[in-house]
Amino acid sequence: MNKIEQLTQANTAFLTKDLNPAQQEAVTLPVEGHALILAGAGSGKTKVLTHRIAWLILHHNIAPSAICSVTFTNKAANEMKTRLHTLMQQELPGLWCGTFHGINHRFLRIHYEHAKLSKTFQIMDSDDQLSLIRRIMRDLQIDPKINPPKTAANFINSHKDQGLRAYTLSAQNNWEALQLEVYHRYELLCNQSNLVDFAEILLRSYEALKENLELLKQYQGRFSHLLIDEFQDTNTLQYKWIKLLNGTLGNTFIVGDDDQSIYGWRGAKIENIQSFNKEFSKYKPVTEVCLEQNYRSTKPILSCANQLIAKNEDRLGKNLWTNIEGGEAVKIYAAVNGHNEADFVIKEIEHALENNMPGNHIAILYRSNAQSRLFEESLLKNKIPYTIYGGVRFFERAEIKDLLAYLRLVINPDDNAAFLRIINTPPRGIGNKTLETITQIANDEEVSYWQSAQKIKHPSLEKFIALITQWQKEIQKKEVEQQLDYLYKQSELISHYEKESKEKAEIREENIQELIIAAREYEDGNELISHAILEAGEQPVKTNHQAHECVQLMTLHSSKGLEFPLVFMVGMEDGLFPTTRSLDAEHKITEERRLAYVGMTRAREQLFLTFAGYRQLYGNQFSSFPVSRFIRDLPEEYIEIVEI
DNA sequence: CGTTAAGCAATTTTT
DNA sequence: TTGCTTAACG
Repeated sequence: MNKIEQLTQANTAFLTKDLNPAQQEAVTLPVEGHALILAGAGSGKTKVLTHRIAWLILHHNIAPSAICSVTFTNKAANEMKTRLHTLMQQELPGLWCGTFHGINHRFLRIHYEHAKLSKTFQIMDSDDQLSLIRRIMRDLQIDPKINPPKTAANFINSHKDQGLRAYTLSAQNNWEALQLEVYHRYELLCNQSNLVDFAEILLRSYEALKENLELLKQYQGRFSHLLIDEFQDTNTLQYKWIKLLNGTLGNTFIVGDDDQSIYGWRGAKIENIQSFNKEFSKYKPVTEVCLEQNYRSTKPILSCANQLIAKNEDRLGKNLWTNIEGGEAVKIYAAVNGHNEADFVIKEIEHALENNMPGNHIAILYRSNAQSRLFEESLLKNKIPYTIYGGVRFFERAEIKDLLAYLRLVINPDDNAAFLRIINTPPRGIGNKTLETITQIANDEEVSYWQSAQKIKHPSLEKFIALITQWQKEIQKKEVEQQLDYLYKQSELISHYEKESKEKAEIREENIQELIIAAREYEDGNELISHAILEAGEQPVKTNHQAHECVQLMTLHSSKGLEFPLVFMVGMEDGLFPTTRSLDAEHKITEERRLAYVGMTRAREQLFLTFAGYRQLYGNQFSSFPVSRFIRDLPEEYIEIVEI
């Protein structure tokens, strides 16, 4: 080793000094080659990712602009950025770090022509998508009871997630023929509207790369290093995109945990991580590193989690372990009924609070949101501060979407989704009949709803068109903030909201004002709209208390990535968890089991599993479920049955 | 066309 | 039970 090499070694030593051997191996893998980092729960995967990026830049002199780091959620992307910044104390010009959608959206804004989009294309969210599909199906006179629009949306999205366009598909039966017809019509409407849905963002990017060799070469040349977080959650299209961009020439560093794959139902393919080694080793060697040392949980908790997940077949294989000695057994409580279960949990929580455990160190995890109610009531009654995760996020609120739809329509009148949303909000005498005429003409002449509307003689409609046209002129010289303010007042949304109830109107008003203030940060309306849709905001919480230290209630799915000293997994019954719907197929139970594994590995110190002999589901129906198979699978020596 | 009552289904969630 | 969608009515 020469002196210069020694110098660079010293410079980067700080990157590896707090790492355990496996983490160190992962971070310092050779520049060339792919890597599969199998990162168990609580094994420090974000640390490995950020340190790997820093290592590439500092130790190997890789340009930041040659690195692309991809996550699934904005939260994860932001955390990555923050941690990178803290670690490196410098700007990283040209480094792309974001979500799959964020990165591909950025790509499309640059290369819209290659993607056959117009410069001002806009994104629509699943709500917009669904109303568009609903409209299409209504026009096609499809009975929504027999063929729900949700199913059609699913059909479209799941095919797009596999990279499959309508024209590439052929129907094998009547049902498929119908879904395909909707898919075709939907694609046409989106193109006329200059709109892309979430899956389309990825599909367009993928196709743009695939069909433009020059562009592909440019990006293959640029991103020599692609890092993917939560790889077990990638769907077919994302996997294709990774392979196309980086599978042959580049170096792909993937981090994930097949045992934490819980999103199969929305297209994630656990097979992607299972077959990564085989597929990617065709061009460059793949090194596998397994991070099994767990810094989170006690031995009894890990032993239970390990034994449970060992029931699954086709795992990549991994056993979490810890240095930490001791730890209490996992506690099982058999409640008489749902109320009794809630009482027990709340009593245990009170006990922990008395022993000075902060409320936010405690979590109640359940399979479905409806299960939160009993716990909420009991917490309220006992005056324990709590927060429940879930609900409508800021940019998904009706009033926000209404106002933004006005902005969208004024910027781009061909935006069919925006048109549908506000054509009669507030009510302006344009009902279903008129709408049918509009959509029929639009269908026949293959024009947007807006263009179609021009051709109809209808006083209310003419008035509406005149208004929008006038607003288009009015807002041109205004800043986004003023544009929104103007549209809000002109649209008479205020008086519309006031008709429902005073309290609701007040909340809506507050949200609108918040939106208008937030709009200051944006150059133009299009930027604001894209941001609003791609980053709809944090998951909202419902709380009974302003305090910081609230007991946390959430679904098992939303608990992924989090940790709590004290965890209650409730409703551990065959039929609730695993759900009835999963009992008919082994692969569904396997995913439920992974969900249980995720839940258990959230706990740091103490884990309670509870179930009830009977409970009231929905209204008055009493149901009784057997104890969950996931409890029966636990090792006797690490569990303790709680008697009261 | 807009309002209201009745009917009906009922995981998990991000972008 | 809740929340949403549709059919019937004014």
